[in-house]
Amino acid sequence: MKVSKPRGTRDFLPEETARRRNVENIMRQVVNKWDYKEVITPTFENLELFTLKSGEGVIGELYNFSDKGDRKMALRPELTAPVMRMYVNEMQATPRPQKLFYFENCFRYERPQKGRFREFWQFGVEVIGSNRPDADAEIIALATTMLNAAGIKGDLHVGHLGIIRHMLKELEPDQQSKIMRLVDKKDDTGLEDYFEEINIPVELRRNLLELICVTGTDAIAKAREIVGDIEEIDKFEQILIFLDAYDIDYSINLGIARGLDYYTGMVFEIYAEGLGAQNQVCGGGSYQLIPLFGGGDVPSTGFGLGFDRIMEVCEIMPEKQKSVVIIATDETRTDAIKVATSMRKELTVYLDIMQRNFKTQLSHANNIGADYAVIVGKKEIESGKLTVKNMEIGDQSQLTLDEAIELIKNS
RNA sequence: GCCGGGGUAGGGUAGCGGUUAUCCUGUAGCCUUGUGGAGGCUACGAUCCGAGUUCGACUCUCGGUCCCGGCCCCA
Repeated sequence: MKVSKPRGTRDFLPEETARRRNVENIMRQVVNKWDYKEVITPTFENLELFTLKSGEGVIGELYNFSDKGDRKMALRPELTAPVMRMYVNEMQATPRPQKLFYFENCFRYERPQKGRFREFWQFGVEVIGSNRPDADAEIIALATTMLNAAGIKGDLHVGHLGIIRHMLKELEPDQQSKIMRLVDKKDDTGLEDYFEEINIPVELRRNLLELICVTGTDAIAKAREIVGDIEEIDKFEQILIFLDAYDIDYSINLGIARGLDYYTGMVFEIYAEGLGAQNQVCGGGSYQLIPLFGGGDVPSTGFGLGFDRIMEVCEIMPEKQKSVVIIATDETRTDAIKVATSMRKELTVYLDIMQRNFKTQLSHANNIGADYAVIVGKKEIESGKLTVKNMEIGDQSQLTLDEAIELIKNS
């Protein structure tokens, strides 16, 4: 092979492309029904957008470059930051909330493995301008509905950072961040070591360790026991009540921390089986990024779906459309073009462009799995009736153009 | 960044220090340009790249690269 594709990228052949588009369309139908509006942002952005959000450390995992004007750029590694940037740049005066979605490719300079590529697709949703439980619940419900529509059985875990943040509010901000990161990693020994290091009170220490293990149906009650009656728990409970109304199964998991500072409250993750180490197909939560990009105090909530991982476990196959091949002879090629043009108003029509002989055209029609062959030969032109052959059964009949279209459409 | 397994025609494969490199499949054409699926014939087509060892390397060694799986990371 002379030129290979770049590491971590993929070619999608026609069959796989059709599968992907089909599932994409299924998910688009869902977001359309929920009245979310699609947006498109640039494939590359100023590098600063991503370092502001995720720190200088991300540069190691970005496709970044300097352009010819010596500006520092990066291919987008995700779309939340670009969408928030877009909001700050040109949507701040729009009615709230904004319910937006996107489906785009993203780029990360990482080691490829199962379910992880250097170019990958994210289907994401962001609600901008509401911090109500209603918004959080809608986001989770939408994510779940989209996955269900794609035939994915996911395991939904919901948590709330407000509760753990409330417990930590007396600590220094950087101490809070550090603890959140350790919780996110489920690094219990690291956590204990750190508690020791910064010497936090024994009671807080015990409560924290207890809280991050809270799961199950009585999680809310247990959390109240540990932290007391606080507004964050009320909010979380309200989200769960709404989720019940949406009839959604979930597990409560207060150990989800999503170790990044801009997450503010509800957080959730959805896992699917059959994906090996990279089994998370969806992650989201409420967050606050707009001030970071120079906008006002506008809360947001959203999620991203890992489309490639979804495709890996999705078994939905696109419906095959009836395919029609026009068979012509050398003297009727121009007539064949006219017939094809007429039929294409209603059907998908394949026309020979190899000047194959009659027999080989039919053979080729068979090869490409045609459902019908429409013969446009001298006899047909003279009689004004086409010969329509059912390639599966092998029978054929003489029909007018309109009759032929009807027959094939209704088959 | 780390660990392991791999790389032979478009796809799937066999093999071996010296072979015309195996087989299946595919594609194109032909077996009267008015009837496909079978069959026959012909053509196309490969040892990932580089260095080393050797009289001789697809085969052994080293480096690179890419693929697969795992760790780390995961916005």
